[in-house]
Amino acid sequence: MLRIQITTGSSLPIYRQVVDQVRCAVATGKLAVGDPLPSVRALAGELVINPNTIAKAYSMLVRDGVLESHQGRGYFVARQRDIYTRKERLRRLSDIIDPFLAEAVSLGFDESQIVDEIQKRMQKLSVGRTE
Amino acid sequence: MLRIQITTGSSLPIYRQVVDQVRCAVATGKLAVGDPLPSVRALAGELVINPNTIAKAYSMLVRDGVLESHQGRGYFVARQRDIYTRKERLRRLSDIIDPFLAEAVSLGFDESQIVDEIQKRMQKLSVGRTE
Amino acid sequence: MLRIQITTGSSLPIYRQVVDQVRCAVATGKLAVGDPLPSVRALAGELVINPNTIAKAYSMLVRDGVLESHQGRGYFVARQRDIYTRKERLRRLSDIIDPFLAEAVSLGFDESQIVDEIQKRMQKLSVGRTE
Amino acid sequence: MLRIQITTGSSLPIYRQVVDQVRCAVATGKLAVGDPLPSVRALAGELVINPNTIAKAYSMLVRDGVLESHQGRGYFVARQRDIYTRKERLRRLSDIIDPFLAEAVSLGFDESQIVDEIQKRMQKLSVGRTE
DNA sequence: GTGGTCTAGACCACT
DNA sequence: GTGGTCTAGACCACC
Repeated sequence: MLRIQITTGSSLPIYRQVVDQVRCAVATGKLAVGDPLPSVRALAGELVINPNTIAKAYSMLVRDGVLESHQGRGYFVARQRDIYTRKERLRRLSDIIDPFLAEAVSLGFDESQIVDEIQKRMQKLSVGRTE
Repeated sequence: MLRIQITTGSSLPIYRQVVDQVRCAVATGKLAVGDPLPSVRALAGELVINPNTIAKAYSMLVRDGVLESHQGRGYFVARQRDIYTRKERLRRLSDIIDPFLAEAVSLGFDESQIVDEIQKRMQKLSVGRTE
Repeated sequence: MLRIQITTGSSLPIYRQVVDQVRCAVATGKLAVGDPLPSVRALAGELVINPNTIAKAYSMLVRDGVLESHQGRGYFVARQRDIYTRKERLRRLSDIIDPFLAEAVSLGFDESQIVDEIQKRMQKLSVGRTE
Repeated sequence: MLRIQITTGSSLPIYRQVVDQVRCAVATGKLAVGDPLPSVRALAGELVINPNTIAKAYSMLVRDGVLESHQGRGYFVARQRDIYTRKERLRRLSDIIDPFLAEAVSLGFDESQIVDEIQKRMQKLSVGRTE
C-alpha cells in the first residue's frame, strides 16, 4: 500500500502534495495498474487532515485518468492511456520549466548545479521503485 | 527598454510572469546594472492591467535585490549581490524543485528527458547575453 | 493571541507598524515558533483598516522568513533561520542607521544619550521574553 | 563651505539626505551660527540634481529654525533655539528608536552589536568637527 | 472559514 | 511625471 507523506510546513497545498505523490508513484511504477489506494478516511486519519482534502485529490486524479473509483470498494490505479500527444506534453513541460528556471537562475544557480540537484531528487523519487 | 509579455488566463499569476521575465532579463544580461525599467503606469497601460499588479511585481524584485526603486524617478536594475545564505538558496531551490519534478514526471518524462529539456532552455536563455 | 496596536496619522505607514510589532514579538519570544497570527480579516476588522494592508504586512514578514502562510489555515510563526548573508545584514543595518542617527543628532542628542536610550528600550523589549 | 554628499543609490530621498546632513553639521558644530550655505543653484549643479530639490530641503530647514534665508544673499545658519522641550525631544527620539530597533533586532543583531555600529557611525560624523 | 490575486481609484511624497 | 500607501470590493483556491 502506498505511503503518502505530507509536510504541513510546505507552502505547497496538501491536496497537491497528495496528487503529485500518487502521480509520481504511478509514473515510476511504485503503483501498478489495478493497485488499490488507501481509503479516503484511512488516509485522512493517518495524515490528520480533513477527508475532503483527500477526496478532492483523488477525484482530480480520476478526472485525469490516473485513478478509477469503484463504488463501495475504493480507488484503484487505472489502466494508463496517453491522454496527451507528444507535442502537448512537451508544451506542458516547457510551461513549467520556464518559471522554474527563472527562479533557480535568479537564486544564483547555474545549469550544472540545477541539473545536479534535479538528479539528486530524482534518485530519491526512484528509491523503492517496483518495475 | 525591456519588452514584457503576459498571457492572462494562465495559471501563473500575472505578477509572477512579470517577475520571472525581469529576473531572466537581468540574469542573462539583457538588462544591465543601472538600466531603467518601464514605469509602473506605462507598463500597466501597455499590458492593459492594473498598475498595482506591476507595482507588486517590482517590489518583490526589490526585496530580492534584483531592482532598486527611486522615489519619483523609477525602478532600476540593482548591482547584483548575494543577499541569501547558501543554505537559504538551497532551501528555496528544493522548494521549487519538488513540485516541478512531480509535475514533469507525471507528464511521463524521465530524468534524462527533463535534463535535456532544461539544458535546451538554458541555452536559449544565454543567447543574446551581453556581458 | 498577539495584540497589535496602530496609530493612524503617524508618519510610519500602518503596514510598517504591523511589521515592526510582529517582528518584535517574535524576536522577544512573545510569539513562539508555530504560533498562529490573527487572521488577515480579523485583524483588519479589529484595527478598522483594510485587509489588504494587513496582507501586505504579513507577506513582507513571510519574505523575510519571520512568518509562514498556509492556504486556508492562516499565518504562523516560522522556524527562525538565517536567510541573509552577513554582508547583506550589515548593509541593511547601515541603511537604517544613517537616517536614524541624522534625525537623533538633529534633535540635539549626543552619542551617549542615544546609546543610553537604545539600551533602555532593549531592556524593555526583553522583559516578558519566554525562551 | 559645507560639503554635501548624496548617494543616488540610496532609498532615502535626496532632499532628506540634504536636510539630514545640514542638521548634523549644525548639531555637531561643523557649521556655526551665521555660516553661509551653498547657493541653491550651485549645490544643485554640483550634485547634478533638480534645484527644486535643494530649495525644498532648505525651506524645510528654515521652517524648522535651523536656517535663515536673506533675500538676494542666500541661506545662513540661524541662531539656535530650543524649539522642543526635553520631554518632547525624548518622545520624538523614542518614536524613531522603536522602528529602528525592531528592524535591527529582526536582522539578528543584539544590543552590543547595534551599539557598536552606532558608535562607529557617530565617529565618522564627528570627523571634521570644529567645536 | 482561511489566504491569494486583481481591479479601480484616491491621495501623498519625490524629482 | 515618478513611486508609495491605502481603501473598497470582487473572485478564486484551499481547508
